[in-house]
Amino acid sequence: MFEQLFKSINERVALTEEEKELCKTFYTFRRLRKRQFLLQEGDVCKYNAFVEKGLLRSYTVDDKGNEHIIQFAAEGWWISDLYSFLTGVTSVYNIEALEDCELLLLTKSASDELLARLPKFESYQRILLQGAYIAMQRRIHASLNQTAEEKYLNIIDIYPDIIQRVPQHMVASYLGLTPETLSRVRKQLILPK
Amino acid sequence: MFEQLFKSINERVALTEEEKELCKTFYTFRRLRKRQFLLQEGDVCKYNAFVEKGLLRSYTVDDKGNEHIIQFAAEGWWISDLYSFLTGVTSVYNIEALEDCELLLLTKSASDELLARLPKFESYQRILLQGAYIAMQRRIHASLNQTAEEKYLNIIDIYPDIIQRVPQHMVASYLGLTPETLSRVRKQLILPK
DNA sequence: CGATTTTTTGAATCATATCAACGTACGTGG
DNA sequence: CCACGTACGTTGATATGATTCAAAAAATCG
Repeated sequence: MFEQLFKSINERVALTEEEKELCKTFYTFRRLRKRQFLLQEGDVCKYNAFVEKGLLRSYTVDDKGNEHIIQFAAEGWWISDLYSFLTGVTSVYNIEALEDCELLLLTKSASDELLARLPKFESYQRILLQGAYIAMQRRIHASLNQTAEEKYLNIIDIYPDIIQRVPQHMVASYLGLTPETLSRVRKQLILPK
Repeated sequence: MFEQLFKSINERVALTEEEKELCKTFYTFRRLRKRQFLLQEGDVCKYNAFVEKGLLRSYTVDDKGNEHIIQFAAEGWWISDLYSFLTGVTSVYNIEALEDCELLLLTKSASDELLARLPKFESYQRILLQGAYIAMQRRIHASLNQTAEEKYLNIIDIYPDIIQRVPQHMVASYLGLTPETLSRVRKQLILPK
């Protein structure tokens, strides 16, 4: 039930058995069926969620009704609307299970207390955020400067697993392309040669 | 010489006078003249830099010779190539002073020691990174889903100060637009009505 | 000042979006 | 287990926003 989490933590900081036990007490376990929501637009994001099993997405819906996917999260990833979670302001994001999920949830108060009680958790979070920040910077660079084809090749390269598990139009949404454009890009990539 | 830094830290964690004194010992001061570089493509990013005064940009140059601005950093901001800084891998970024600058530099070893000696610095870094991550997420959302005009209106709103201090073509580069497009967008925004 | 850099303008072109239609796959209840 | 309805993916025709290339105007700097 905590395998993925301690794997994730262990890759970054070393916890004693005692610390692991302490750590466990702050989480609540939750199952989510495919299509269920962890967060809906207009609600406050109550949880920072760690994915033990399954796959989720966070997305917004614009005024024309189009969905824009911000993030996917599979096993070993965290997902939340960090801004809403930290400030208590209502969220503009939705977080939805794309597969049946097993999650470990941290409320804001649990998170604060864990940070206070376990300095290594603070390190863990900082290191996670560093990685997330670096990944984000790359994604921005890609989204600003790459063609549709380059973006697609790029995501295949970085998240080959995600593309396998997600409908194509969601990959398109994540890349900021229309489903039609992605379909044509793929066609071009297969035919030539 | 440390005003901006302690202002930045103080907004996030509370340091005692003692801790402040300890903190100071880890930084080195550096002046940079306009057009000088803190980091050049191909070098390893040796410093995480805090801006006490002045303005810098980080950018890449693509194969066609076009510059793509990743980040601006003015007073109170940090700038580096975090990936290169943390891993020691050579950087693909350039960091250049756009104005005469006064910087506080942290080497990797100084940073590691400061994190180890001063737990509050770890908190400070985590909180900074949270904010940076949230800002990045918004920027991605904007870059994927907004028109040229919306992007420009957006940046005026968020960083009004930066646009005043930076040539227009660099704003265009930051937004992922050509200088010509930004010029036309601005024209459209002034004339109508 | 003159020289360089920056911004603007125009015309042609290109990549991607949009709209609409069709085929296919999927899973859900009868 | 089949049939039906909904999701999803593909394809074509057209529209559009942004880029590219070229050159002139304006601003900035030494």
